[in-house]
Amino acid sequence: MGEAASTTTPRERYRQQVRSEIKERAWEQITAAGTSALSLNGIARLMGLSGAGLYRYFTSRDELLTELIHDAYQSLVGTLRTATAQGKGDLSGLGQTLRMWALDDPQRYFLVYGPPVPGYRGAADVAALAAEIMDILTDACADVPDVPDAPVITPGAPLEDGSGRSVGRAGTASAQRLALSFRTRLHGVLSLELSGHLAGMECDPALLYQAELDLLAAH
Amino acid sequence: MGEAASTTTPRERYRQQVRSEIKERAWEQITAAGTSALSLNGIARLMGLSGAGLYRYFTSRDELLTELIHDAYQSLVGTLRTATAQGKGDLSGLGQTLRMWALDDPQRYFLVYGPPVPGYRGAADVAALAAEIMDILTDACADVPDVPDAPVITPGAPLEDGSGRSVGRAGTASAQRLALSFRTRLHGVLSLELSGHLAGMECDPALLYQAELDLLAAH
DNA sequence: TGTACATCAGTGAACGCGCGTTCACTGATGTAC
DNA sequence: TGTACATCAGTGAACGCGCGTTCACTGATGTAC
Repeated sequence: MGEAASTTTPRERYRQQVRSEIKERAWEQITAAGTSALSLNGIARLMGLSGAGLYRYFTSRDELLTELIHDAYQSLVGTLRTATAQGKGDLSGLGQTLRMWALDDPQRYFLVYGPPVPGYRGAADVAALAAEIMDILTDACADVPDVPDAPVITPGAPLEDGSGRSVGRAGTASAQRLALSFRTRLHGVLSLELSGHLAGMECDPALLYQAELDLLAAH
Repeated sequence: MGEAASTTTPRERYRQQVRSEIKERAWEQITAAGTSALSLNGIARLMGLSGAGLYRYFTSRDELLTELIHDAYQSLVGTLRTATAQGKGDLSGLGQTLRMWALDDPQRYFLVYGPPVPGYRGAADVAALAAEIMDILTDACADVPDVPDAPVITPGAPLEDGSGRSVGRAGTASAQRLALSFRTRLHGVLSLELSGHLAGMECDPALLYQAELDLLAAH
């Protein structure tokens, strides 16, 4: 049993350590100059390795990028889950949490909600995480009265996440509708702010965001 | 007078012709694979020229890109102005016009409202065009009653566009406030749709967009 | 109308760069007896 | 405890590619007398 219990041999531990340092450097590159600046050779240089050495850890640049995107999604899901667990699971709390998370690393936000990364096609993996985010939001909208709205949402089949848990299609149609507006409206303010498109104007992005959020939270 | 009247010598006309073909090819590249795919050598290849030949027409890749961004802004301004002139200058009409324009060339939309292009710093030129767009929207919001809102907008100095016309800071505070929501909310739906982030969900982007637009148009 | 000259579009070769990726290898770390 | 072997991290050189950009040039188009 001693063997099965500690699956992590020293070598395996080292391996994971290097893998995560590679990812850290990768994030530095992305944060500094966007996704297109992600370069295996550049990372190797930063780490004092030869470029070829990285191929022990990632089979290709695409694999690394895919994993980064996956991590970005998981970070957001985790952050929203934590906020919910801390009693900030209402729309107002989630809205503020989302903004903090986005400002913390704008490029990471765009990796999740920005224009598609050229060449990258999302795994089913990521679709489940995206659906999970919507579920969290929909839960926060649970107390909205269920008045059948305009037919914006049409029912569809639920997804399954990695552990076989059913995901997506939670809550009433009205709750889903509100969650959707939550996402699009806040994304509108946030993405324009992060892109610098509100900078030229005489408006305070934080106040604008809060105003939109208040309106949503009032049902 | 015969000389001053026709400024366009045949050579000059040819020159403009080639310049605009270069831009056309550039748009093809951007449409197909995003801004990062823009390549002078690639354009030359498409046109059957040598790469060096393009330097007769643009001094650098950056100059070409700058001009494309400028053109994108001008296209949007022109489209909105035309809609206004055709009696579709209300919020509902402008909203639909905006969506058509965006769907017509998503990459062009992202050049205007997307994440900043790496390496590119916007000219003052473009700031004036951006302000002009806001003016058009604010005009469409002129009939909203002027109830001083939350202090989202703080007054600032107006800009000047190329011809010295004053631009920006039109309309009442309430009108500006509404125009701002128009921009952020519709951008929220539109950019998520264009990025494919609504594709996995069971919602119709067109209906969602229309629903948000209707809400705005109702003041 | 013809000749001499200037302008300018476009070429082809080259420079230096950085990229992703492969491959044969060295040397250290771990494992089995 | 020591020896023989397997595993695996990392190296260095190389491949082929495409990029932006420069430069000396050829040849056609336009201009001036």
